[in-house]
Amino acid sequence: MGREAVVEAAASLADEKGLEAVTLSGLASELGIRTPSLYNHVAGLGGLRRELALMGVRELGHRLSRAAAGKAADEGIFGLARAYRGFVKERPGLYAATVRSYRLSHPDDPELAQAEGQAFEPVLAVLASYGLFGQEAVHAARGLRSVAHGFATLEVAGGFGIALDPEESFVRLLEAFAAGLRDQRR
Amino acid sequence: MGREAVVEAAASLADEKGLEAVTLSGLASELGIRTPSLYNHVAGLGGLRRELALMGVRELGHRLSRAAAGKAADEGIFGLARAYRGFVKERPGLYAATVRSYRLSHPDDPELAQAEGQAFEPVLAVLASYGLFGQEAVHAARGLRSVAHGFATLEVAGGFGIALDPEESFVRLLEAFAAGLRDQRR
DNA sequence: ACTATAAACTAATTATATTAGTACTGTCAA
DNA sequence: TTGACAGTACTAATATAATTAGTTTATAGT
Repeated sequence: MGREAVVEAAASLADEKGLEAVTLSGLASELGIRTPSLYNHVAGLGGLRRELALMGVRELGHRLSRAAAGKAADEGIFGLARAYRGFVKERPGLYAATVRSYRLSHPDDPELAQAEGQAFEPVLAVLASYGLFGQEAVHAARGLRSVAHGFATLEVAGGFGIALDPEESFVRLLEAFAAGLRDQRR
Repeated sequence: MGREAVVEAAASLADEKGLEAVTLSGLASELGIRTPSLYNHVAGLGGLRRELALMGVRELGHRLSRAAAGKAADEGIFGLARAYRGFVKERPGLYAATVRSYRLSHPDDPELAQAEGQAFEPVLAVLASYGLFGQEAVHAARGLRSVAHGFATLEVAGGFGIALDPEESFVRLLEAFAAGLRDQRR
C-alpha cells in the first residue's frame, strides 16, 4: 500500500469531513484495513499528522512557486494571494493540517522548517521585485500571509455570514493591502 | 456549581492546554468531579463547545465595543484590530472555540448569530465614521477581520518563525490596510 | 529452497463520551 | 415541620478510538 497512499487518503478524508474526522479508525476503514495495520506506514496518529503537515506545506510551496513565476509587484502579490486562497478552498483539511496541532508541539521539526522555508521563497522573490528586502520584506510577507490566511480560513469556516460576493471582498482587500504597501515604500 | 463556572473552567483549560485538551474527562478532573456529572450542566461535549463558542463571541463583542468607543477612522480601525489581536493572544483557546468545530456543523444557531451580529456592530460604526456604508462597509469589515484574525492566529500558532518583532509587523499591516482603504474611498 | 522484509492480522489495554439509573441535599410550600 | 422537587453528584455499563504486543503471510532477493 505504501505510506504515500495512506497519507493521501488521510488528506482526502480531512478535506471531505474535516481534520477532526481524521482518526486512525476512520482512515483504516476508508482503506479497507484494520486500524493497527496503519502503524506499518505511519507513527500513529501523531506521525500521521506530521506527514499531513509536511505534505500540506510542500503542496502550498509548489503552488506559490508556480503562481509567482514571471510575475512582479502587484501582479505577483495577487498571484500569490489567489494561489494561497485557492489551496485553502480546494484542500481545506490538508491546509488545516499545516496550521493546527502538530506545529505547536514540535516547533523545530527540521523537515517542516525546511519545507516552510521553501514555501517562503517565492513570496520573498515577489516582494524583492517590489523593492522590499530584509526586515522590510519579512514584515510585508507576514502581512500578505495574514491577509491570505485570514480571509481564506474565515471563508471556509463559514465566517462570512452575509450573502455578498466574497470574490469582490477578496479583491478589495488585496487592492487595499497592495496600495498600502506602495504607500509605505515612499 | 453552575453552568457558568463549568464553561469558564473549560475556557481556561482551552487557553492553557489548547482546545483539543477540552475533553469531558479532563474538565471533570479539573473540577474535581466525575465525567457524567458534567451532563447536569452542559449537553455533552457538543453542548459544551456551543457554550464556549457563544461565550467567546460575546466576550469578543464586548472588547470590540469598548475598543471602538469614541474613536473614528484610523484610530478606530487600530483600536478594533488591537482589541481583536489582544483577545486572541489572551484567550487563545476561547477564541479558537469561536472559529472551530461548532460553527460549521450548526451554521444557523440563532443565539450564535445574534452574538455575532452584536460583535459586528462596533466594526460597522467605525467604518461608518470612516465614510463606508452598506456593501462597501461589509467588504471593508471582512477585510479588517481577515487582517486581525489572520495575523493573530498565525502568531499564536507560532507561524512567524523568524525572530522579528511581531508588533512592528502588525502595525505595518494595519497601516497598509488603512492606507489602502483611504485610497479606495477616492 | 531460504530468509528477510513488508504489510497485513488478532488480542488486549487504556482513555473518552455517553446513557441509564440512583442518592444526597437544600429550599420552599403546605 | 414535613414532604416534594430541583439541583447536583454518583456508580455501572457500553461504544469508539489509540496504542502495544505478538503473529501470520506473501513475496523478492540470495
